[in-house]
Amino acid sequence: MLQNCIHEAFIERLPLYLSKLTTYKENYVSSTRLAADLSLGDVQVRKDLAKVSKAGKPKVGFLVEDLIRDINDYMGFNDQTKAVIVGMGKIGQALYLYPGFKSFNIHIVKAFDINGSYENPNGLGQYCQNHDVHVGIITVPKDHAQAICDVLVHHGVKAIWNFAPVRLDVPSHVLVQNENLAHSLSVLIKHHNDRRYHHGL
Amino acid sequence: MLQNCIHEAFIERLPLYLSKLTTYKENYVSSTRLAADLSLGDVQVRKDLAKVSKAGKPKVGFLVEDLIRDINDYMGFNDQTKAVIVGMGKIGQALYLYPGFKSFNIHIVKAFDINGSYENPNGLGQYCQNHDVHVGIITVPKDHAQAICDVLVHHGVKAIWNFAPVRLDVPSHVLVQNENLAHSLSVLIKHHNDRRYHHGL
DNA sequence: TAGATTGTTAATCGATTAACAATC
DNA sequence: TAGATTGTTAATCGATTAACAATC
Repeated sequence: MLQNCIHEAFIERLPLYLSKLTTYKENYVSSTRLAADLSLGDVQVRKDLAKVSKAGKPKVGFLVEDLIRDINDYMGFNDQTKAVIVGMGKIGQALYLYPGFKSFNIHIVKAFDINGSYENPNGLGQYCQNHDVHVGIITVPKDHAQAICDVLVHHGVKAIWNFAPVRLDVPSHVLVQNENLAHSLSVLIKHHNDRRYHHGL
Repeated sequence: MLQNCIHEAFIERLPLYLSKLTTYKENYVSSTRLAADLSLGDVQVRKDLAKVSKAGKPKVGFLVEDLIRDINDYMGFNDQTKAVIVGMGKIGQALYLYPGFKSFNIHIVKAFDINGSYENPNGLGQYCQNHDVHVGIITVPKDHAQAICDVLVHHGVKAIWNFAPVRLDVPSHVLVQNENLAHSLSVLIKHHNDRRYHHGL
């Protein structure tokens, strides 16, 4: 659920393409192949690729390295993105240690928490300002989320990835992506329940 | 990205309504109010509620407790859902300890890992079968994900929440919800990049 | 009653899919 | 050439929004 932003479905498939493309050893890949590997429609894949890259070659497909380069260009992953994370509970630690961000050139430059060996949150705003950090990850308990958010926004952060189960109040120039893991799982379970009923169990 | 399933957008808003509704102290709430609190359109909220609940009262709104009950009914959250989790790294631990599942009547009944004080994965299949567990959460390293998935599927698991960055191969009666945190953040950053460009920074 | 809120019908919008022509 | 794959146009589908009538 992304606040303050228009939802464009195809953008969410680009990281998917990117991840899959890096696994190919061949020089060329057809849209049919890529589609099958991702359980998507081949026309959809072709349309998506047409939006961000040059034409493929009939009978051959697309040059893998060109696609990777063009998707990275389009998404803006050539420039490194710096992010800070606040709240080093289990989720915070998991994200901080997660190696998967690297492939999108995302770097979590500093971790803040009142406990442990992390940076003290008192220095959060100053740090973001001094280091031109525009992305913040909020993994604090929900009662502290708005306060942390305010600090981030006040010191130049423009995009917030929020794991706290609260709706953050932000000015319209700030993007908030709410990540609610319980909601995600509950939706999966709903679909699962529907099938059980359907198949008469 | 949910495999083997039709995507119905409004279902993803129901947990959102549910979470918000439980925070109201008043007996009644208007769709306008609920919409505003969630940054949604009021007509959209009314349409969604009409699909799962009885009519509201003009000038008054909807009875909060009825809405909560009806959404829970519709989603199937009255019956407890049992789940197992496999792979107790940081993400696994975070999910295992996360209190937010309780409100959807989701219970992670057992945690498996080769290390630590968790259940040995050798017993995973047997456990699922004996305890009628139909939901599995995969948080193992990506090289082990398919093997774990196979065990789950072979022993009756019908819905899999997959945090490993691989596409799992499953029969068509099994639902797979792929959760790729790096992809989520990368999409947020793309939108953020678009705005920077737009505003000329 | 007047007014706030509801539910519904029609219009719009966007995304996906189907059909097909173009190309190497 | 024949055939695989491409790109595009038109049709379909579904979701959202706008307009408005109904209700307490």
